[in-house]
Amino acid sequence: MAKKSGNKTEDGAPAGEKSDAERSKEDILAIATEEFAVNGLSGARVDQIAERTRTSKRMIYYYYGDKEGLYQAVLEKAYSDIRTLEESSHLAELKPREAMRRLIELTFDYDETHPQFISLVSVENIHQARHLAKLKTIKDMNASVIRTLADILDRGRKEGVFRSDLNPVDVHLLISAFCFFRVSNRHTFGAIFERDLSDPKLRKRHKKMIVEAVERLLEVRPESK
Amino acid sequence: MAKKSGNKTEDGAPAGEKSDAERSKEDILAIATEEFAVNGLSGARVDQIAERTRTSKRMIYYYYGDKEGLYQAVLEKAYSDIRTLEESSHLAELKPREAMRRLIELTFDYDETHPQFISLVSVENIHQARHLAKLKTIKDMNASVIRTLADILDRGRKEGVFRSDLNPVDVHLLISAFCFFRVSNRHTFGAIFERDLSDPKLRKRHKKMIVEAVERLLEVRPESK
Amino acid sequence: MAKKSGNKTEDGAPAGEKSDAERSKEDILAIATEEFAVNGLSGARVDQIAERTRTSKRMIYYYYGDKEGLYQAVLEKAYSDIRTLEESSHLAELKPREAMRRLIELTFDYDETHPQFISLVSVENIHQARHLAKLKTIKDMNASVIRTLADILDRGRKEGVFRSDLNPVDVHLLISAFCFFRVSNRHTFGAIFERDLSDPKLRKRHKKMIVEAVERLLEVRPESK
Amino acid sequence: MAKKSGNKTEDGAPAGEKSDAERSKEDILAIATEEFAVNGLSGARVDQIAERTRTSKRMIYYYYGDKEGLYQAVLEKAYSDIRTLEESSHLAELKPREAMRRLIELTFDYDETHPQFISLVSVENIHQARHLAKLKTIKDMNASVIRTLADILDRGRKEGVFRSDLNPVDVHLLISAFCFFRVSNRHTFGAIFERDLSDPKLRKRHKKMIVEAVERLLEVRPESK
DNA sequence: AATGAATGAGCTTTCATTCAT
DNA sequence: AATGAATGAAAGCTCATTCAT
Repeated sequence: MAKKSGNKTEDGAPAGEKSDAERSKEDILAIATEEFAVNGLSGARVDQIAERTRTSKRMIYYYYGDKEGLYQAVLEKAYSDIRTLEESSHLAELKPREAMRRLIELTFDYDETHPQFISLVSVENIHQARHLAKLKTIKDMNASVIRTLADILDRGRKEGVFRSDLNPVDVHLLISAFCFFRVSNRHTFGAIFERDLSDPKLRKRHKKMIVEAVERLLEVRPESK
Repeated sequence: MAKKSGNKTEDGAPAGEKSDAERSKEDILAIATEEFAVNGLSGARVDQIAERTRTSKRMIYYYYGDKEGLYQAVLEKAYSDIRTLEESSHLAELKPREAMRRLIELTFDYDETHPQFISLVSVENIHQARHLAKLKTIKDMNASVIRTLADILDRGRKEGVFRSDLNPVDVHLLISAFCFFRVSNRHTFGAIFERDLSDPKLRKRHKKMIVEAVERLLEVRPESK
Repeated sequence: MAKKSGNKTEDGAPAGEKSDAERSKEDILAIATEEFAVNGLSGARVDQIAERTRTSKRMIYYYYGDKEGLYQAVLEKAYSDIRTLEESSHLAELKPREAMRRLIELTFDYDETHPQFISLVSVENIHQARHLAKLKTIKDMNASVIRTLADILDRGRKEGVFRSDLNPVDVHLLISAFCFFRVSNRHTFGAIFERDLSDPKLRKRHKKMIVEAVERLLEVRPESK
Repeated sequence: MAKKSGNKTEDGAPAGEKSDAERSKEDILAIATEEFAVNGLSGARVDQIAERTRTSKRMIYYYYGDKEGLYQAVLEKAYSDIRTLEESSHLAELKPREAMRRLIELTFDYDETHPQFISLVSVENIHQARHLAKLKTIKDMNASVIRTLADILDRGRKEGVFRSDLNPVDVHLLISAFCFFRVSNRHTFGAIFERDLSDPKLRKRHKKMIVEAVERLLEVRPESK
């Protein structure tokens, strides 16, 4: 953390170092993410967020304008984080079937380890994606994953291992649905079926199942060509 | 204050007819369902619900105790409605593969036509199923669908058309996930992928895809037996 | 004040008796009038108004919606009060010159005794009459006084005692300006000219002056038809 | 960061030229005048003033201490400006009746062309001239105009064209009232009487009327001597 | 079994002002 | 002589809930 007077910004802050203000903003964002994920937009309390932060309530308004502005910032951050998922993995270097398996597993693991993101997306859906729609960055959110998936499907088709009549977005929907639902609905599902979806055994079994389901769905068959 | 026309409730309403009180309660519940589905638990306003109802705000408290009580009643009603789904359909009379296909389609159609139920379940998950857990009726909610599914799988296995190493609850999870997600996340998915999931063409294609995915997953293979 | 249970409203309140609610509303309005007159719209504090009232801050919002709604109600009340001025006086029965003198004196006295009304009008002018413009009742506010004045001028012209080339609204402007300004600007005028405009001697002299100024202005002269 | 172009203040600005500081102060004052005139004392926002200024909010506090200090400076400037009115015009060189007419017209035109000043005076009256009273310069504000008016009246009396029983301050009150009110109350008056007081035709007519009213009032009559 | 009026507690937000540099 | 970041205090307003009848 170094000495406080060391990170002067006016004479050009060294790359990688963050100003107090930046760290405060990030701090607020992190806490707010938790609160919005757990309580929803209306349920979250600015006071509560402020209290858990190292800055004051006033600073939240200073940085983010109002509660909705803060929520929007949280949303944007959450969505921008996930984009690193596919970008970082080198699926293009793998053979189609292997790449597909990896993509599914990556998605599965990401959702599994980011329940707050899942919750935020659910919250946003209840609000009919009104805030997400305002973000200018949405357009290119899809780009990455769909391009990756399309590339894998394409390569597989050329190699003759994947059928060609499936739309990449539809396949993405199938994969996402399962991985997302497992986390988003773990509470109601758990309560009704008395099943703890975070159980490692179940996790392993489910991961295997979704991989298998997609693999079989993609297989070339006489009837589907 | 004179008598209030002829529909007296105090002298015993004829069987089959509903008393004013009952109809008021149902009216409140219907409006509340909408409000909670659209605005979430904290976002819904008792005032707003009361205003749209033909009774007064006071009645809400009279019948349901408090806001949370009303929400719980809404939740219970929503979950009890869905149970009629499988009970009414005579899947036991169909052959396994046909029964399975029907079950998937029924689930798909139910979710598609009951977005409010989907939304309520999402809301409840954000609140970690805290209220659902309080309902005494949850236990037998699973019974129906899982018993049906287990029966189909069992018959299929005996006939040699279905593999035997898949758990009914897991299969249910796969089916539910896809059908639910399509509706629950239609807003964010729609915004990001610029795709209207309510488009009939898509609906048909997706229904076909989930049926196909499950059918293929259930197929007997040398490796999985 | 009678006993509290005596003024039941459900069985038809006796004419003239006011319900508690009505009295509360009036109470709030009276206090609010003072506060807005002294502090302006932004300067007035809802808390301060509530504190001086026998009801709570919450009731202000219950009755008037918001601060601006309260201000608007205050404005409407103030303007509706002044209309009783000319209506109650029987100027039509007096001879033109006498009626004119009476009208000026009535205006003079009203402004003199209603400094809060004067202040509110000033406040409203600073806000460019934005709120007054919203009142549906404005249109007929002018009717009364202008009709009265037009009638007096008309009768005077027919009798040959008043010139005919002066517009009633212009004459009203001249009279109003003097009477209003004496009160509205008494503080700055008083501070600059070290003169207490509320001094009875001055009041008498000023009243005489404005009457004389208008009388002379209305006289028929060769040059002015 | 380099040097900030050529307008160095530290090496002594040439006489007649204004320093950056002076220009900043004037800039702030000009913007503040507008804001206080339009929004009143409590309604005006320091942030808003700062934003429209080319300096920062901090400078406002640096130069004027606090919001009230700024308001006071605005007030002082506005009142000092008006004093140039009579001083610059050479009314002493005109004959009494002509001088009086000129004085009225000058007043009329000044108010007409300085609505911000009018508004500020109204604002100050709502606050009971509390701030004006603190200014040390008030005392001599009256001097100028009253001396001029007294001189005209005196000369007129000596020439036998003006009556002698009217107080200069009272006459000033009559003139000011009309000219001021036309501008200060143009919004409420306009709303109620559906009349646009800035209409050039009206302006001309009203100017003629106030001149005529004062002229007639000042005429020598048998009864008033 | 029913209701319009009332309300305490707490929410989001704003504002003039000051601190660290 | 100058500034961007920070803030305590208080403002306007909302909400679920209850009281008097």
